[in-house]
Amino acid sequence: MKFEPEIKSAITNALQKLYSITASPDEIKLDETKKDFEGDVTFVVFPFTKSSKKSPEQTATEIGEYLKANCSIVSGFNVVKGFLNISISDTFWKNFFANASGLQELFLDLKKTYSSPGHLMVEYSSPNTNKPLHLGHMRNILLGYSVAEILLAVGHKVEKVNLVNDRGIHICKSMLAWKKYGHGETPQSSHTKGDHLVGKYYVEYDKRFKEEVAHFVNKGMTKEEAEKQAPIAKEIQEMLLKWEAGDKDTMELWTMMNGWVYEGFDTTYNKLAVDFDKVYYESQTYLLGKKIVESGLNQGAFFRKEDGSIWIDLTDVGLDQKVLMRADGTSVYITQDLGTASLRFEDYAGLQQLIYVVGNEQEYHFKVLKEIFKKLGRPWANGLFHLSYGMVDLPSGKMKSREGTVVDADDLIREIDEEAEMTTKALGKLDNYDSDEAKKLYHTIGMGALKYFILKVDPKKKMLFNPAESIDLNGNTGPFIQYTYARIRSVIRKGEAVFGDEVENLLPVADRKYTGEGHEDNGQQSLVLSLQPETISEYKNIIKTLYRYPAAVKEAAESFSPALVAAYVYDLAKSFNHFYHDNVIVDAASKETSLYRLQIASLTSEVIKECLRLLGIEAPERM
RNA sequence: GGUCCCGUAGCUCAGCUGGAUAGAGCACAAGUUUUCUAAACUUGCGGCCAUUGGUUCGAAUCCAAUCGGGAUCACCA
Repeated sequence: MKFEPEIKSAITNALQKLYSITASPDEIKLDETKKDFEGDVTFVVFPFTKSSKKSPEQTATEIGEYLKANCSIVSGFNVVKGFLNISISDTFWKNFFANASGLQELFLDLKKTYSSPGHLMVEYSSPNTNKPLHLGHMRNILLGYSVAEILLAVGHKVEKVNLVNDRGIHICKSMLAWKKYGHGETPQSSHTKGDHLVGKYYVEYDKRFKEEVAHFVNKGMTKEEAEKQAPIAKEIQEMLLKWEAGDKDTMELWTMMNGWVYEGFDTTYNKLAVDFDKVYYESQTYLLGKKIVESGLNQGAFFRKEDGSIWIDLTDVGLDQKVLMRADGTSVYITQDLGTASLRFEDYAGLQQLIYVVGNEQEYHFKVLKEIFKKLGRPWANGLFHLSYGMVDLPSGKMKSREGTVVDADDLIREIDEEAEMTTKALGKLDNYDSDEAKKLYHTIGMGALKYFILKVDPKKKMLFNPAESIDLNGNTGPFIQYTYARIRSVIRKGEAVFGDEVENLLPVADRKYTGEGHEDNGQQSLVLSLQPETISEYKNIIKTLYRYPAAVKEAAESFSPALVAAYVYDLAKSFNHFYHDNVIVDAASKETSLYRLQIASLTSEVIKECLRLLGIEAPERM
């Protein structure tokens, strides 16, 4: 299945035998041969020329000759300076392809990547219930979902969780504003999506607050003073205390308004086609957080200041002193995170890693969180991992929800769908689709564009989104890859029409159903072994690209980077398009050739489909 | 001020566990369809990899400094 281990061990032997150099196969580094040179893998001999006491060229040549003589999968080599370019035999590639097609469970199903898979939790989305989701959340949600799917694909046990920030001062703001100025408005009465309605009152609060502050400043107060004296700010503090005390009216208001928000969020999550195994609510974990703070205080890990607030001193690990609980006993952000993390490790015994998909602006917070648990001696403290991603910037700069410069998630989804619709209609390939089918397809394409656009960027890096330019549908985009898939499916349908059952028997892969549980085995056997072509030169590029698939997904899993899957599947689509351009598939010179090419097309389509699925993108049958 | 991240083509991004002539897409210019979907394919144009110094056989990649941009250091979340 893999040539690397064999080559590496052969090189190890060569070094030992030729130069008495002892190296372990792990120390041998192989690179993919650059496309300008002949060969498949390259071994750089420079590091070994000191010990070999020969020139780079001579060393490379001698090793190359050893490999050719002693390693059956090496068919040839060439030497450029200290670069030994090794050619892998056609037989290897033919066998690889035959096995990849016939033994999908070893290739398409990557669940056996690790001998002992992990048990991981991925937290993503994590919205506040005071405003609708925006572009920043979308990066979070798409990233979290995709990372979770990738980890699942390589065999880990994964819990996808959401953490709803449903309590705290910020939530009280929209509640207070609605109470004071809302006149009983509801999502039904104003035909507004619930999260948008609540968001409107969050903005309203901020507006009134600023007015009051400005009023006091005009009277000669400093800004800080005015912010403390503003009546509405005092009302907020009172409301939070009432909430924590379980005041009946406050709780009812809170329950009602949060209900509106959840309904709105669910609509958006459905449009994005993401899901969660479990939802945590901070209102249900902050009390546990307080308990942890109190017991930490008793343990002596924390200390109390004169005003009654509780702190931790992290100066010994290079951080600052951090407040863990306010003087009035109400919890702060980190208090509830303490409770939530603890609860999760209680809920899931054996959980090894808790991956927080949270923006890089909170790096400090998560360092503190981890240090606190270390100080408390929690055995799982090192399993906390902050998957820190970069902010989404607009051409005008940072998105600010209070300044109205956010790109709303629902608006964006609608606009992209419309864009996809316009383009699709302009191409006019879907005459026989009814309106429901067509609408579904527009959404599939729109989401393909949006998700790919966001996920192809390295998570760690900040990214720029220009709403005015919308999103491309050509080039390195989701629809490009979806199109490649649709075109392959079209060819396969033609192949089935021409060759009938023979194609169906040839294509066991295409009939496999992907489910969350794994692949169903339909028991069909591949016939491809009897169809091996004389030469595979015209197939080599696509076969080599297919070969990289398991490694690409594994690397994406290890670096938590869907961008690597995106880059891989783009490469694969390009390779296939090249192949498609140069080779007639169904009407080839011989039936055997057609069937072989159909098999290549089929395997490619399956890998594309699976990669897209890992990115949360659907692969349409036509477009 | 302390800590952290970033700086690659006009634009958006790859490449960064050191390796050959730094890659894609968009944009721009030219071409490809009697043949399986042209949302495709081919070709061209475009680069002191922020700057300077160091490490070495070799640096976009590692180290240091400088310049430029961003984040964070809240009894906000």
